[in-house]
Amino acid sequence: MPTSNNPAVSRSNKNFDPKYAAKGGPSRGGSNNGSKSPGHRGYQADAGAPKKARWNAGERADRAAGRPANDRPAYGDRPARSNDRPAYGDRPARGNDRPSYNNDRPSYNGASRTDRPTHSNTDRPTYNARSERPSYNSDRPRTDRPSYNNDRPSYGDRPARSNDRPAYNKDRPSYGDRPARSNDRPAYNSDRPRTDRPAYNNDRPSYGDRPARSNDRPAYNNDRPRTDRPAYNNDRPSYGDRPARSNDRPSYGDRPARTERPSYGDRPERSHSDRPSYGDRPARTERPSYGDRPDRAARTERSDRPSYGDRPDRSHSDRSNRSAHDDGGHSSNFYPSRDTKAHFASGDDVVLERLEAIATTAAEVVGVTFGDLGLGENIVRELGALGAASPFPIQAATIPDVLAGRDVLGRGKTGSGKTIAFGAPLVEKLMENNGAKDRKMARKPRALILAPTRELALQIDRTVQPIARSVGLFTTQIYGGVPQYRQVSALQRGVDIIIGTAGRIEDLIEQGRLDLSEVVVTVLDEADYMCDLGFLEPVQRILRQTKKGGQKLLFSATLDKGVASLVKEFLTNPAVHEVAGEDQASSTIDHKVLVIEHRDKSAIIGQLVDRQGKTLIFSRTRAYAEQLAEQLEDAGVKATSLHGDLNQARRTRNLQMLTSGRVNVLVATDVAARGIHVDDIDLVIQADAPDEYKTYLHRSGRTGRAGKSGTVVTLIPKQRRRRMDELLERADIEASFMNAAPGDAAVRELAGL
DNA sequence: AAAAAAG
Repeated sequence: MPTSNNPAVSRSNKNFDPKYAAKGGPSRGGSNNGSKSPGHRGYQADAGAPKKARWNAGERADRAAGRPANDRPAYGDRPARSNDRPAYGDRPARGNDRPSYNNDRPSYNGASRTDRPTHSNTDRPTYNARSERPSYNSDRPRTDRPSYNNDRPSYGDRPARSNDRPAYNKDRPSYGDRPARSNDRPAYNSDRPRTDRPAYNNDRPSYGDRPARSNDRPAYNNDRPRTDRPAYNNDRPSYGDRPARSNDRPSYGDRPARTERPSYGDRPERSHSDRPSYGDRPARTERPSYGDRPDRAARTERSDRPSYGDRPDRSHSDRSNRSAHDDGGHSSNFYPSRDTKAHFASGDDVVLERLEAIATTAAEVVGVTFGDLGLGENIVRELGALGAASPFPIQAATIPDVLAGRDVLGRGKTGSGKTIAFGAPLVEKLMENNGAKDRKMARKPRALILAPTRELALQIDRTVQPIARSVGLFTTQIYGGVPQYRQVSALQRGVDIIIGTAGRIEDLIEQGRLDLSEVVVTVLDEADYMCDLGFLEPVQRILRQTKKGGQKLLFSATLDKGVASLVKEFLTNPAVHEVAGEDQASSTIDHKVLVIEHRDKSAIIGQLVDRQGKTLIFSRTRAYAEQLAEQLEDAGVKATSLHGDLNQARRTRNLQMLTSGRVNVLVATDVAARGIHVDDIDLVIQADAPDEYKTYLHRSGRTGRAGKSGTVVTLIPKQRRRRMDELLERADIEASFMNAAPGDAAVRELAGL
């Protein structure tokens, strides 16, 4: 095979092996493999088949032996296909595609495409030959898929599917089942569409479309099962992790709703409790310049500012108008914000350098509804379903401006409603510009949401996707660590909103598979982080790809002037919002610093985690995170790790292990510092002290959520004490320092929490 | 040092 093929093969193998091996390798062995991706499909039919056995020569041989009658029945379906094929008249198109396939499958091609009918009968021997295909399959995914993607466009129907699936995959546990589909799909589809999807549909309004798909798939399946899906399987193995997802989903309700929402209900409180720390930020980050800020009183003044003063009113008065209009339909004309715009324009005194912001308090938004803010009925309903009954301060502050088309800088702690603050109005705007009805295949994405980590991108999608679906728009995730074909095929089918990380997005752009030229709204979540060295340039390159004059929204819990360079190049007269922070005094987080001997570190950590609640441990390096997790496990503590040395499947799974409670301890690098939502983490241990106060704030923000109490313990050697003092001061956090050694009462007491 | 594309 060409070298290109080989690599491809190796990839696929990698995808499969690690996962399978890692997961159930020993216990389930081949069955796992089979069960996961190829397994489902072939698995049931083949039963004994280990992995892709079907395609494997071994299985083939078995089948060939027994099959004549047995397996083929399954294939018997194919005969049916032959019957169907007339219908496949459509395939010609495929045939077109396949040529490429053919390239891969010399023997297969000749027989299958033209002859297949006969194939089913006579050729199967060839099929046996296929048994050899195993390699074939492995090859294809890589070579063909690209072509597939190309083909899919033709799959007019699929577009929807692809769109859905991405989402499905992520969200839906059941998705895990699909792998099976690919194998079985012919039959499988018939079954599933009805059984599984209905459920899906139930969950997802927008999926109402799928039913059609299910119809289509049968045919579709016939063709693809062999070519494409195997590939799918390949990918999914990784999705094999999804099962974990499934875990998440249960949690699903949790994620968006639980983490954020609980907080939502609580929010006012949270904002108080959580913000204390964040509330401080503004001051912290900007302190120098913010020298002004300290005057929150000044903020009050700001609130008095003409422009701002108007807002609250707007929301009330204008909104009532809007809502009336909105009921009939959405149009940008409603936005009073335009009036607002004028006001803002006059209020250009907002100095970007200082990131002076309009502070919104919980009290200001009492009684305001999402509808008042200008969001449409469907979106409001979906938000309600998500648990966001009424807007939080950050949402009330930014939604009108986003709808008005302004560039926005928003400072709000993750979990404080930030995602909805940009996600909901973004969807609303896209809908205004181009209704769902006008959805066309292969349309270019019109919105982009960039996140610093894959986990965060996934989390954002979990919130934004349902909102988008509620109005018929589609989202897809574009991030690395997973096979790209599925992402590419989704793009080709056409999506409206892309949520992802910089690397893969740039990769796909370079490959010519992603075109951001129609992106009119771009969101940078954790924007300050995205401006860190190493992130800034990719982000700039990506932003330059988006439509000129497009709207830019920058959000972060620690938004500071670090984003100045982006603001200068890409934003025009941005509105800057933040939520008035409560004092630390109202924080529910207890900060402690243990001054220890370096050699005692692991022993002390071992004693600290010997407790009931969930503990998140931060380490500076991947290696130490891994080592510490292993060490704890050896000591009998259920622990796992999360860092960039793990493949995406493991990352996802390990995080879920903490979410689901299968482990109580997660040792992570700063990949988990931002945006990760796990309920009930009541202890955060910083095995290595952070270098930056913002890191401290983000790490500690993983606990003390929803008004619950939390403790942050930072371990430092005594020579670091001074630095730690300065960092805490910068973060405006008061912590208690104490010397500690293994077995100390203080340590036992902390564990007793 | 970590993260983000693979590898």
